[in-house]
Amino acid sequence: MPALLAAPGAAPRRAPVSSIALVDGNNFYVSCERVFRPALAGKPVIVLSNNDGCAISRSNEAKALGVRMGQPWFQCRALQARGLVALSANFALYGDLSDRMMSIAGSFAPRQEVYSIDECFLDFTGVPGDHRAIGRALRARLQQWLGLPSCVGLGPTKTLAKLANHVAKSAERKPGSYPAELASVCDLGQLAPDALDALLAATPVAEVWGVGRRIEAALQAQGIATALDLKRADPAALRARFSVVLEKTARELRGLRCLDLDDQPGPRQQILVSRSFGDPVTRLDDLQQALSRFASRAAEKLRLDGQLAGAMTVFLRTSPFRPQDAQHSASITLPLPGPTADTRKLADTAVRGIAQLFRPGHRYAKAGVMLLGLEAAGAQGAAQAELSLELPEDHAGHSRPTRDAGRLMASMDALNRRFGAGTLRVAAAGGGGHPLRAGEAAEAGRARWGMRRERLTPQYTTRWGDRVVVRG
DNA sequence: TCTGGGGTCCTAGGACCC
DNA sequence: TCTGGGGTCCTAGGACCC
Repeated sequence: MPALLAAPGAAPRRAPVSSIALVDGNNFYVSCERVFRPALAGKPVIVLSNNDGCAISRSNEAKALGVRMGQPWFQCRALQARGLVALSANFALYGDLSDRMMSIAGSFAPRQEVYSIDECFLDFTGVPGDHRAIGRALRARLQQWLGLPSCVGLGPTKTLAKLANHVAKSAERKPGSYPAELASVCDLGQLAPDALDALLAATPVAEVWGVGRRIEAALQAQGIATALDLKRADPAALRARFSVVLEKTARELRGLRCLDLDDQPGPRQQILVSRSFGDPVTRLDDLQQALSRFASRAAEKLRLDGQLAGAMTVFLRTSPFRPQDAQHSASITLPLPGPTADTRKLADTAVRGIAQLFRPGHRYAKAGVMLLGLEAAGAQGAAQAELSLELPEDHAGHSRPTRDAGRLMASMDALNRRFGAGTLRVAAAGGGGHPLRAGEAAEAGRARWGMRRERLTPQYTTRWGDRVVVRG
């Protein structure tokens, strides 16, 4: 590869063109676990998805052992003999560390878009100084203040910043993949044009943000194999053959800004709560308990956002990984009785919906609820929101619109925050009904439809009893 | 035995209207 | 003989992301 950095003095020094940064935590969930368990440093560690289903975060050492992203745990379990440590996902911990990370990163730039739990874009447009140096300082602070490793990619567009981050990570983890001076913090805006193209030519098109498996295959079939090929492809042809999304991606690779930084995200458009079951579920009453809980959780999120839902989709499916089982996958969308955030109405709708979908004789693996038609509770004034929380009919058959319903929901949220999710819940939401049978789930102390989480670490930063105690 | 969860955006196609 | 056309809205499904 040719010399990548423009020779000093080769061009008049001007304001750097690169002005967008992507900050990304390295192996984020594993790194969060290591903050509180330093003994895990240098060891192959993975974090498992809900249900201890598959690997969703891997330390570099685990990657070196051959654990793939998304690989089922039962397929890599044998690697424990070679030192692999697997932990159940602890999202309360990751969410809290994420908040701290975003707060620190946001202090480095006038505009920030929090893109995911471990990533944010920063807009350095108009910020004087060497943006790469700022990136290094930010990276050092995340390491020092939080103990979290990260990489920073810089470029004139979001797509190039993402690519720069990929380069920074690869160069750091796999020496030789890219020039060493691009490791950890990489600014594509400081490369000479031909050097940038050489780097793009060395990058498979699948690494470009927005190019997934399907599109990669289709691009390959047309001879577009590298990021450089995509950059040089005809935008109009890309739009015709694929979509406006890919056209924008190609233009962004050319340095043309098509994607804005979204530092003021609008309200959510949907709320999804779904789970795979620890064991296959065959009974309607189990499904109804589960769906009632999912709807309750969705209602909490809804209220947290200050929103009301207009409709609910309920779905369930058997396991596609068990072709020997009878397969059934179905969904139904039900209107809600007016925009509402009332747990009881949502739970009731979910329970009715699942009853319509349920077919005896199937081993259900997963189910969920989705809330749609979301609107701000304040859109028509607080009074409307209160009304939408009206109590169900009383014994005399009268509907009783009242402020009490709103207070009830608020109290429920407060109690569940304080004493743990599910402490207070509606009657159909599990716990009642038939007794648990003796069996795996019962022994594990969970409902038959409950999750497996056998390797959970403490909620060090969000639960008082789990805090770290330092002995003097 | 054992395969996650939560989002967004775009497009195609149908319903409906004038 | 000859059976419109364009716009909007909604939904389902597919692609992507982390």
